[in-house]
Amino acid sequence: MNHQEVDTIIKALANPVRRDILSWLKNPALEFPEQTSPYTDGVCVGQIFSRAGLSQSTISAHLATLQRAGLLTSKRLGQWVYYQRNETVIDEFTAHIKQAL
Amino acid sequence: MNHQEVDTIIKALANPVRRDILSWLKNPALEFPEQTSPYTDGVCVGQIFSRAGLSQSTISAHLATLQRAGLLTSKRLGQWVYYQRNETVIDEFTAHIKQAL
DNA sequence: TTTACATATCGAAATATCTCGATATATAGT
DNA sequence: ACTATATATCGAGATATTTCGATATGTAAA
Repeated sequence: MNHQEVDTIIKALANPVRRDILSWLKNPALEFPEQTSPYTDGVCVGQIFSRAGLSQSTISAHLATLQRAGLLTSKRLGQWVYYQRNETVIDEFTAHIKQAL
Repeated sequence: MNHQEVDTIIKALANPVRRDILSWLKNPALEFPEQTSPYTDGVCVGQIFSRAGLSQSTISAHLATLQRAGLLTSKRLGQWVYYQRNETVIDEFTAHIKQAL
């Protein structure tokens, strides 16, 4: 985990909406009960959009930012794109920040 | 540590210059050998300014941001103002981020 | 192959952040 | 009091971020 990666991650986290999304995705079944499909690959954009109270394009951009930072992965299933947390990167980051800070 | 405090801290950390300063202050004697006064209360602004390669006003603003976030404390000694890390807040933050993220 | 739906991208407006030089303030020494 | 030095604050320009509506793209269904 180099400086550039850390910078991208911290900048991604420096926004309350993106932190909310990341937090919601810790408990998909609890936070997105309206999703009918299984949570195996995470939660689809529409569910997150509905919950966030911001425009679809804004949410899409936030998800892209989180994914570029490596904090989320995405998978298309049919017409839907599912996002889920990348626990490996998240754990690496928290470990790094604890010692670097 | 509430949401607003966390938000202020993360935004303070979302800047490489401020992260550098915070990191330098982990080892004052090593990172600021030119300071003649003791490191008991940290490092004075001029030393940090000299090291950073940015204007005096910019560094002063960055230090103020770090202090508002609670990550640094300051103490005036004569004409100089010394900044040092607030390890309590920093540790609280890393602990919080590890469980909240 | 149209049509409908889900998501991504684009362009633009509003706001925030970063940086600087100039200046104000605070302290020390003469 | 005056002068010098250290730090903080101000105002402004440059750049980045956030948000939106409009539109493009990708997939499925009729």
